[in-house]
Amino acid sequence: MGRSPCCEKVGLKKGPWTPEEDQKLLAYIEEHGHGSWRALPAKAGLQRCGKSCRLRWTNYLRPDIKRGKFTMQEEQTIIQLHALLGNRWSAIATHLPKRTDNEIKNYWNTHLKKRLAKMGIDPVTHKPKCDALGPGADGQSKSAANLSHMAQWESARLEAEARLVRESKLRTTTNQLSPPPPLEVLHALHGKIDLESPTSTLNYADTGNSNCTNANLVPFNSRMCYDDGEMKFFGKQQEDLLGFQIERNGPAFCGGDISWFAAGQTAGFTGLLLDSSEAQNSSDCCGESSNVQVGSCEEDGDGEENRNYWNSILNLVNSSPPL
DNA sequence: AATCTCGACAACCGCGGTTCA
DNA sequence: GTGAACCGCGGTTGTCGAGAT
Repeated sequence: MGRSPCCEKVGLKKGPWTPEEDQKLLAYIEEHGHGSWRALPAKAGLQRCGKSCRLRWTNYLRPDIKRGKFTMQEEQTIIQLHALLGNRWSAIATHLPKRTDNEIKNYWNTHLKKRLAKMGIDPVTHKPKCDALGPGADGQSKSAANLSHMAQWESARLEAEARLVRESKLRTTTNQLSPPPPLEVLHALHGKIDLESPTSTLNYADTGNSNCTNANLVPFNSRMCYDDGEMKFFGKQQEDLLGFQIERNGPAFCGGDISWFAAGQTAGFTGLLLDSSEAQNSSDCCGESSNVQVGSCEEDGDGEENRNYWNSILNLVNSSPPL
């Protein structure tokens, strides 16, 4: 089935918007709302296609947009969420009030990605590039796989949350019922939803640890499992190693290995990014050696910093996006 | 002063998902 | 159930200004 073009291209203006065009678009939307974007340009007297108008509105003219330099807090949020979600800019944008996905994407591509690369950190995996080298890389690549696993799981969870919120809002408008908070909704639905990870055979634990202990990540015996707002680790060894529990108010979670986590492999990158002196240390330690222990780049098992880092990510993810 | 290079950001393009007749 | 229209998203390109040569 062929798709028709979004608009008739002939005679339509392209390129940068003029102040007059902005004014027309603003005035029209303020008075009538945008309605159908396709029909808007003609009604507003603009020689633009609807798509162009929508983009201009959502990325620039909308009154609830904050412009200007990103704060350190915002940078930190972006980096952390990107580590978790990848290039899902719209999902990231839901956690940065008043910032558009386009703006975040541009900022990532022009600033943060380069800064990571400069420090020897792969901006895709958020891991030191030296991970790919040498005999020590094996365990770290497994760790990367588990980070990816976690990220995918969290990603799926975020999508489910967003969907449930949307559905709840829909029900609210039709039934005049207050929607439950998204995480509570998820709790309520645990028994119904199979939230199996998209890439593994790990099962979502709805009643506790039992499923987690049956998980089948052969090379690793350390498991983490969220349940009733608490992250639990399976294996005394790992608990001893970590020496803390992650604070969390969220749905039960089970899956993923944590040895990478305990090693501090990803922890502290944000701090490095935000502190150039630390960045130097990082690139040094990831330079020539092929047997780098990534944990040594940071704080050699400083559980406190790991905890803070991951708590901040999990808190970000758990906070309800401003839908 | 002219030209070149690069960074920053706005805007466009094409694809996929959703909605609706 | 089907296909067209619509919308949102992510990747890419275009434009502009600042600094370097």
